[in-house]
Amino acid sequence: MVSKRRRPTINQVAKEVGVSKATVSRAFSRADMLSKETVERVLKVAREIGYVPNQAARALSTGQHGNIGLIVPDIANPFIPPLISTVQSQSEEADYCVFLGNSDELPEREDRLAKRFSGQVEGLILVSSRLSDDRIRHYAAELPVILVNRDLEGIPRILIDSAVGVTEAMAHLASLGHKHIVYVSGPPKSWSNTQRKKTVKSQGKRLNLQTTNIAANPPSYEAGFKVVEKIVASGATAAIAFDDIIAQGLLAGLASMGIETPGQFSVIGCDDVLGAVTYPQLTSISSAAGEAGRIAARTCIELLENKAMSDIRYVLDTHLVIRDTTGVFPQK
Amino acid sequence: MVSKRRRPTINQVAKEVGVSKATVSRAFSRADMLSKETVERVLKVAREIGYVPNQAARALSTGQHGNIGLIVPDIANPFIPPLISTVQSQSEEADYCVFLGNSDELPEREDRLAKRFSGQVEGLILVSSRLSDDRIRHYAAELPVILVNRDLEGIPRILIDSAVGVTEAMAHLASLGHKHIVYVSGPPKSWSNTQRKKTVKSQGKRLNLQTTNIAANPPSYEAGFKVVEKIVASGATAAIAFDDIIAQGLLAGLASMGIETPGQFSVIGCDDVLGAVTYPQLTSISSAAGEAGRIAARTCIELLENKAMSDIRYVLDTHLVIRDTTGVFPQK
DNA sequence: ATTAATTAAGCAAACGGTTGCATAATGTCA
DNA sequence: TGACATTATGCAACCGTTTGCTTAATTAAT
Repeated sequence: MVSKRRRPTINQVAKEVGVSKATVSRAFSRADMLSKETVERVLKVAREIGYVPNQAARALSTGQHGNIGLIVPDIANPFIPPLISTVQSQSEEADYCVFLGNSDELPEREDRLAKRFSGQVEGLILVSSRLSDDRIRHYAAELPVILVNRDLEGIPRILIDSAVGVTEAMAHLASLGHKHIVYVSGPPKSWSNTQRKKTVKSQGKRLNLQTTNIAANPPSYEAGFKVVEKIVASGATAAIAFDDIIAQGLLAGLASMGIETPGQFSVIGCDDVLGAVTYPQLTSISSAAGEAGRIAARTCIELLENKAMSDIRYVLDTHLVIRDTTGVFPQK
Repeated sequence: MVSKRRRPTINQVAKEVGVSKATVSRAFSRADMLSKETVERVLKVAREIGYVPNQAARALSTGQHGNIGLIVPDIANPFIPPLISTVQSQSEEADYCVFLGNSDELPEREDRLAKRFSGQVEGLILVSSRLSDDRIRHYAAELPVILVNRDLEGIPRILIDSAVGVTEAMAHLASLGHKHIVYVSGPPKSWSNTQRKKTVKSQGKRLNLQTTNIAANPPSYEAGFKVVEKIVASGATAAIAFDDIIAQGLLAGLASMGIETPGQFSVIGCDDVLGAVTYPQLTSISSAAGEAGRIAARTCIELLENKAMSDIRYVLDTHLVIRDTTGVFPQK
């Protein structure tokens, strides 16, 4: 049986110290209003009897919960954990706790989570939100909402701009002699995907290369594996995948067809989350997800602190990290 | 500027419907006490004016917050996300929100998180806790605590038992002809690591194989890479790594020394988190982290619901998944 | 020495729900 | 038809803080 041992309350501390509960309260939140000695006495007793301010009561009274909500589409996607991690540590520094939600890419689920969270958090960070513009604005009217990889005017947003990285990747492939490049696309509604696809196309035009778009749906290792046949049939000699997981699928698929990487075919991933912990090391477009998380959390906290809300739009650059899965074509 | 638009309260709904706030309250939490029509009228008005019960007030009144806390040592470790994911979805089903904390393997940080969480959650799930026995018991006295991969008597715990998987791995290597096997160990304080190390040793003895223990510290890809030299120098022909990331480091290190896998050296990982999304596919010991999360969450919720607390100790088996990084030695 | 300003602490009313007890209305049974 | 359950609702205390307003005590200014 769990003993229903109640936590000590502010009243007990007050009685023990011989002051009013207002004084105890202030010893914790407005110490500057009290004399040094009083604060010390209160804190000492509080420590002794194990008093910890009741968050719920505080939240009820102040309307502040000291939490921030973070909703991501898929924790299992290696792009996400570094982001969670930095949001977490930034929040902790500012003494906020993080509510985590996983939407599994389902808009309804994301909506449910947002609804549930909105009552107990100061701010909401939505990563690659699949919510409609309307719903996002609905929540943004209630509390600060920060978007990562979703571009919605008027809502603070952090965008990881693949354009630079993809441009570098295309140039890299062109310099290696490739003439036909496939973009293996991911979630159709994703802002990142759209942007990468567009950039591949435009850069192909500029560099005078043929480009083809082939979808890996749903975006996964298996989908990457399966789609290889189609890619090879297209006559392309290199591929840029929506993310590193699909890229790994491509590598496996190519190997299963007896096609060597990078000898006969080059592969570039996106996000650079697997590249450095995998062998052979994947050439990939680095996404600075951690950085995005850091900025999202900081923006959120700043917004909470000075309540000023301006139209914020951070754009983070990406860069190509060349490793071992891209090579010269045709092979000499 | 954020408009300080207050959410509608129970009183507004009550006034609008023409009932007491007690009735509104019951319409949401104890609908069975009211007549069907009353409940309907209340809910209708509530929906219209956008009333949502205030969690903080509810928590203050009932002492129930509707949250459960989850503290993990390192989100970036691929073993963790599937676990988070299942905890999350199980909790959601029972209408709990998840507080996530990342301790970065630091006991002090874990303690801070636990302290902060304990006031706003019903239950706490600690994964691979680095906390002292005392601290854990301290929290367990305040609220239900569930341990994953930590074996502490009297506290409900879910253990992923590597013994079976490691035993299978040793047998597999023995059958391939290997005579000297290295265990590449991870965090020294980790229960899992200790267990794996012990099993390698005992199985080595049983199968009449030489075994050596070499530490990769801190456990990482780089550490795995670096340690290869020592491993090769030991004369071993196969290695079992503490986790898949170290295993990948080993693969890279071996390749850099011109040693072929699995031709000249075999590698087995643990946790099986990278094996299936990586090429070449890693032979690994599957850990069922998701399953552990599911059981942890369910146990926690059950504990909360019927308050009965018995000494629970779940043990989950692991199994070897043979893929492409283990082979016959000596090569024919 | 008197008045004004400053500082430290207390009083009591919120904050928005829940819930034990009381009450009124309806139904049941002998 | 009176006594007794049963059902649906209201009343009001309580949960543990915060905070605007007061008061008392001390210091500064004239």
